[in-house]
Amino acid sequence: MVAGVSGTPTVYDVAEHAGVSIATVSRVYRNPDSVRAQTRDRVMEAAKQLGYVPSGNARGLASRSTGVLGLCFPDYADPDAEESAEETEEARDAGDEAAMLYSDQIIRGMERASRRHGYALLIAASLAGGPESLVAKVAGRVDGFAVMARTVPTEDLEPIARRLPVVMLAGPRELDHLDHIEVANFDGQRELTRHLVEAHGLHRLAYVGGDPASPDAEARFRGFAAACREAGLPEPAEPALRTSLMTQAEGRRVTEELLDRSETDAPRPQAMLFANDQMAIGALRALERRGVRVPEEMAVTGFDGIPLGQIVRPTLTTVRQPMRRLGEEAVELLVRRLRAPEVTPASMMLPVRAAYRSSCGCRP
Amino acid sequence: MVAGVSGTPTVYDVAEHAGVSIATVSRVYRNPDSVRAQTRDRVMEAAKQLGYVPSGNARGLASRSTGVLGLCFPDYADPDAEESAEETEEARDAGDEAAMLYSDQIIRGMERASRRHGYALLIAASLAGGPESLVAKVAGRVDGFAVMARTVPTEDLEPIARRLPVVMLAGPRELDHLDHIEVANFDGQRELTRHLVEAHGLHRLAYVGGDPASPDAEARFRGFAAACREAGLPEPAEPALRTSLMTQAEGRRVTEELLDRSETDAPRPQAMLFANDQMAIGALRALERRGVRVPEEMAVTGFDGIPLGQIVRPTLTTVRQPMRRLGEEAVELLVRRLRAPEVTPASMMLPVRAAYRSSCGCRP
DNA sequence: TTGAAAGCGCTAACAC
DNA sequence: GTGTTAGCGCTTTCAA
Repeated sequence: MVAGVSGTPTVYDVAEHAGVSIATVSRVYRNPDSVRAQTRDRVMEAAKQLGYVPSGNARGLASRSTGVLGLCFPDYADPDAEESAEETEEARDAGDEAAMLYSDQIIRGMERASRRHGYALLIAASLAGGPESLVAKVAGRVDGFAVMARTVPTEDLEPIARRLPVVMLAGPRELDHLDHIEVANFDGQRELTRHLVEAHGLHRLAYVGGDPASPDAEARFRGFAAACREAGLPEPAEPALRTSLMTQAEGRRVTEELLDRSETDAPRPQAMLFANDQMAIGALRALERRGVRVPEEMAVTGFDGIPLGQIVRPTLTTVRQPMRRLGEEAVELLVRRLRAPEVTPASMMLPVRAAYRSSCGCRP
Repeated sequence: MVAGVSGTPTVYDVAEHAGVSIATVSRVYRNPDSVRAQTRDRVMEAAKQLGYVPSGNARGLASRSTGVLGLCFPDYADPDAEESAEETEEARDAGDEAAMLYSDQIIRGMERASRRHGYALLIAASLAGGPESLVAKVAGRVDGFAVMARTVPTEDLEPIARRLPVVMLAGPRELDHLDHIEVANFDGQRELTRHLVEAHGLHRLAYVGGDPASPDAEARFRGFAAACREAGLPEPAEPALRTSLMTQAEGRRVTEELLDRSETDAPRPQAMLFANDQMAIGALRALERRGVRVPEEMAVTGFDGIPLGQIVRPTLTTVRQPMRRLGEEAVELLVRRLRAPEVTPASMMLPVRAAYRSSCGCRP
């Protein structure tokens, strides 16, 4: 093959052009100091002239590593869905901010940490399976990757996790040889509940949970229940209400349901604690429409700390998940395991912190 | 090599296990229909048992394509910087929201569009050069990629752009064989300026620009100047003030400078138009501290539409850049060029829209 | 429909 | 310090 004639230049072209062997070209790129300066310059010059760019694939294949870490996250928006032309930009933004829930923050955290360790980041949102499933695609191109809970079927993950480092984020470990990182759902909800009781003197509390199959939502409820017990209040065995989707719409719906019920039945609760921010924000809207003042007549709290919580009025009291940190720690675990594949699987629990804002009465 | 004995299973292992040739295994993954159902099932079964995952590197090398698109974006935060333990979480968040300026939105846009076309997305923030520069790393692992303006030296980009599709985002084309997408900076600033004049009757306007080397900032200024001329106001040849970093701190600084100057000199302007939101938000803080009411005594506008603009009080009037769309269009251009490498370079200009909020007097 | 064999462009031993 | 030589794990003609 004559240098410069073919499509993209390779090490061979550069080597020929510079009058060295391909091994030397390779060295210049991998470990410049192992080559005499003069030789190195010749190679670099040739590479520049030819427009040579090393093939990541070839390097990866030969060296069995890619220099890339990965993330599989849930498909937060159907990319095929046509956006309704009727919603205003503002409204669309608000919705997006909410949807942006976790993923963006985690991506940012992982990107930063990856960069610090010299890795690039490959991201892909979950899609339905098949032999060419998402995970397989990601797994084949990275040195290790993180998976957000419930994005990938365990059976797809299992064979892959045997071959390269995988860390499970924000969920149960699923496979016992995985590293995994959780967030202190129990502690956070417990602290928030205690605050309502101790700082605001509330004692008729209604918890709105999610799908019983969601470990996060359940852990939060248990935190709530524990705080109730500790405060000498009746300890509920089940959330007062549940929604399965945990959306704003559902939050609004259950709130109206509760208000209707209270008019006839028992006294209305003094506070509603939601298993996530989205529902809580839906509730805020429902309460406003029904003329129930927040927080005077009803305190409202969420969980997650999504940006929208700071924009709504009243601003939402919540528990903030350290999502960026989750991403950063994920990378640290991956890097650690890459260096020492045999270390026993780690399990981290990241602390959370409550943000007391207007909807509980902490700010005007 | 005996199947199952070595580290990670390969096509050879699967083939042996299933009693077929490696070509057949390959076919099952690339084009299942070209293999008899019965054979296919045997292969799939073997693959599953062995925990076989195709190597993306090997596939890429053999097929000369990766199924991955890339993005190079500016390093929005130094990953090595220790976060000051003193700033509160709220403050840190606000800062982050601001910093999140473009990149996150573009990433989201690209991720969505990539997914729609069956690609994954590789992201990497810019880092200093060397033979192993960021671009080279990305370029070697993707089928095509987008570059945000001024993240990559033109000379690094040139050889790469000869070999694979590159689209330049939010900046001048730099290399004339690149596709590129810009945002209507001129139009947006012109519309916003006209609004201040026509809807609010303001006519003493001060424009705060950025680095003269920033094409965006300059185009915005020209839009401002054009609107002035069209309104019969004096047309400035230069911004009243400039900052080079365009940060909140700088916005605050120039605002105080202007207030100090006005006390002695000429009458104070009725409006300050900033070349970006960050500076405008800094200005809001400075004005508040100096007791200048916004918008009554001074209208303030930004440019970009960052989320923080909706959180600050008064909310910030601005021009919103369609960042997510930018990312989506970037992918469309890349995919198009991948399919037809010879089409002439495209140049898009995305429309923007002004968001009239409190800081110009449009909302209470 | 399936198999055999030749690379894809690089890295990594090992020689010199 | 530099060159030689095997592969890395797949895709892809070309035959059968």
